Amino acid sequence: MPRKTRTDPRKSAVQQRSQMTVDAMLEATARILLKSGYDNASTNKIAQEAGVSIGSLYQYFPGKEALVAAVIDQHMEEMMDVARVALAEVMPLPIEAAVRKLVEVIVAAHRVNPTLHRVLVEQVPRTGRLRNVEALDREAYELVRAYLEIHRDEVAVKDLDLAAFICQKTVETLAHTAVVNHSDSISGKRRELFLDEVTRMIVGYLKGQ
Amino acid sequence: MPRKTRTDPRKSAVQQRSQMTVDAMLEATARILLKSGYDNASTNKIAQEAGVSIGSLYQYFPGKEALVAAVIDQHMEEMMDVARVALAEVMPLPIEAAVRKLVEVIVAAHRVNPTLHRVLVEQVPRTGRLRNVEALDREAYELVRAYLEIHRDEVAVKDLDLAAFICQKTVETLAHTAVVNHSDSISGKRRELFLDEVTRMIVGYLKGQ
Amino acid sequence: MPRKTRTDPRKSAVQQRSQMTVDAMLEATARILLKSGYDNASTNKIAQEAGVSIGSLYQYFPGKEALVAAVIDQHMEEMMDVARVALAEVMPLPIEAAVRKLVEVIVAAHRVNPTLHRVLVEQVPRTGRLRNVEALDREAYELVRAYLEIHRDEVAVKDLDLAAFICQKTVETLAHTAVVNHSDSISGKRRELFLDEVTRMIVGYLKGQ
Amino acid sequence: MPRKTRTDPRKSAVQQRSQMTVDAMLEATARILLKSGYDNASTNKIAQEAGVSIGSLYQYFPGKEALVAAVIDQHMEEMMDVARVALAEVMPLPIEAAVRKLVEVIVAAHRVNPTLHRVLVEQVPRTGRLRNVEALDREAYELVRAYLEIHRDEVAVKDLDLAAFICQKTVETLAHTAVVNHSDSISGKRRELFLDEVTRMIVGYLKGQ
DNA sequence: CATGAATGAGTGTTCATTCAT
DNA sequence: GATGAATGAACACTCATTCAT
Repeated sequence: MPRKTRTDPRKSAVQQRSQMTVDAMLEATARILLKSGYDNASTNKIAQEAGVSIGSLYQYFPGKEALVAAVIDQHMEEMMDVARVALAEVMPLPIEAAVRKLVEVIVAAHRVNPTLHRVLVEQVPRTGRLRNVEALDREAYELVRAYLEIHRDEVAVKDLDLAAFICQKTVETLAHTAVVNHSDSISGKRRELFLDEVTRMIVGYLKGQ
Repeated sequence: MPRKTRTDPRKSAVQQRSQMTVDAMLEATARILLKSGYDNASTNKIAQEAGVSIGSLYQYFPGKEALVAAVIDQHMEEMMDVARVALAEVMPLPIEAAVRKLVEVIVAAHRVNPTLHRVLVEQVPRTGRLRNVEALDREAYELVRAYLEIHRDEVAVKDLDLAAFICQKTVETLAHTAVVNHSDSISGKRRELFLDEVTRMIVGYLKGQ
Repeated sequence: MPRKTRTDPRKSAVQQRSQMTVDAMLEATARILLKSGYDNASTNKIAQEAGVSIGSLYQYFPGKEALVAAVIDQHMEEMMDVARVALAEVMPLPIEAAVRKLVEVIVAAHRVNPTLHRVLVEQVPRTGRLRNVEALDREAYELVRAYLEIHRDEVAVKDLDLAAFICQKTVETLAHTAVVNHSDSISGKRRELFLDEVTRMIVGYLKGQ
Repeated sequence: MPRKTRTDPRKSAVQQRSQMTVDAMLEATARILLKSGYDNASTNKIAQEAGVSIGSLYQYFPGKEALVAAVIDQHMEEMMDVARVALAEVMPLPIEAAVRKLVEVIVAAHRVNPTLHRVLVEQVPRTGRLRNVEALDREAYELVRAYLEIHRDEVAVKDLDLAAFICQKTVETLAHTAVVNHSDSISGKRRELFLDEVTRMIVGYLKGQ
């Protein structure tokens, strides 16, 4: 069993100088993560990359996990910023429009920083605080579930939990893999096709032919 | 000069012993992986768990990566063993039957050793030799692609590459997440429902309503 | 040019504030010493405990050693304050009375702050400035030596140096250990017994039966 | 509060090579302790002094405390080796002879390695396993207590616990301080004088003039 | 071949101390 | 003066890997 390590930031940087330092460290963490992967990322490397002494790093973060956790939180926040507005707008829309919009938005959210997203998802062990990579999934699931509840009469599926799970997971994965591993094949007109197809599949599923 | 006696049995005995050692080490690796996660797994721990000296371990494997890679290969092989026959049978079947069969088989394959599968997918960094976790995906994709080629006339989709990607990725993810994270919710009759729904979605997609 | 006004009060106010700061730091040092021991006591902890910035701390003390040395000096001073008067009174007294008084006084001095005394004696390395823990012993030795010189005719011992050493060290140790490690066993009537016995032993020694 | 650290040796060195390594490390620890004191002794320094890699050190000892604890144990054992025989012989002897013998033996035990003894007593914080520096005291106390019990009729003291405490602590301290801090003043004929005086004091005390 | 003692580069982490604000 | 962010030397400790036995 992996031992529990502190992952909460140690002190919140209120002063200007501090904030810059913290930012530098988070950017450095992301950069190192991309360059060397999670395993080879060390606090010393990160500090050096940030142009900051190792002592300073430990004044703000208790270790590697905490840094990565902060990067994850920040990244998730950025993805959510892209999606949040659209998600609210979607609620009243009929299925076709709603699904289309959602698919678009989820793909867009994955475009924020695909390489970082990839490293985060592929390399960071889902343990302790690092579980937060999955927070997005849970939020999205709840949202889809809520939508289905509202539009219960328009859908042919009985088990809303199951349907929400299937829809959320499917769209999320397809968006992720498409953006992260096949970014070339969903650029230009192929992009439209991809969106069309995914939308069609989900809509077809929900409406029952 | 010693007379030429049959020595093959002896050699074979040695080989047999080696094989046992190797197996012990692979099992130990899997066990440690489950117990401590990838990061905290060390060659010394593995050797001890296997009841083998660290020196012996290095006689068979050049390091941790190699051990984990071997475990991955073995695990993938086991999953494939479950699926292989079914996959051959599926080729001539019409869409409905084929998809249903495939979904069943992929779920079954994920049931082989879900906890190990989970650790392998979630904790092992996809780098170098460790990329092999994705080998299954690639194989499955090729298979789906081949099926669609054969049944081109029965499907409504134009871009077979895209369709194969969507189908494979969707089924794989749903099977994985269902087995690994929601094993309770796909047991008993809910299992049938899950299979039905996924099948319906894919079939609907492929046939175009 | 500004006219010459009385500024002493102001300066004195400043000095007063400084003195409070210094006191706060010394008290904090003692508190941390008790709480965490010498090794785990750090200047940062002490500054925080004192409610003072680390920068300020270094304005008054060059480091941990200096702080602890100051605490030692202060503590020794307090112990001496308890003993000093009695020690002067003792000089003209005959052996029985003198020894009895001295034993009482030394025990009393150890009661000033036994826990701090214990930490100081047990945990602070006797090196450099920190040697001062032994200052008390030296002072006490000189005193005993002087007493014996004066009362040379009443004592049966020849080697006054040796006798002074034996008496001082014995009483000091017994008082220390009794107060610090067996405080319970020298409370109430047992206290009287302890004082009696020690006195009897020393007196018997000095008078030679 | 000082945190608890492991102090038990990690594996007992049975093989010859190992035993040499362990010995080298213990000797190095003692040497470093003498040279730099407890605080400045670091595992790295010790390893280097022992001509051993830091990794080897940690294969046998979990840290500095454990090393020092082992040195203490060893040193105590050596002191006990000097004393043990004499201690047994002493039991049946009458007071004068017994006390004289004991004082001699305790002084002799302190002569085993006075400088190491000094560092151990003065510098090593009495915490956790390191408390063992006091083990000797406890053993000695029990012994004296037992002797007094047996010779109850010959002694004038009532409270045997108290008497045992006073005798043990007094002799121990005088022996320690004499050997460690005044080794010059108890060499040659002054040595005899010292033994005589201490013996006389204790005997006088026990017999009540 | 097996063994496990030995290695040491590398990582995590602390803390006395400085110095710009 | 006071502050506390920043520093970095030093220390604790692990673990992949080698090699004499």
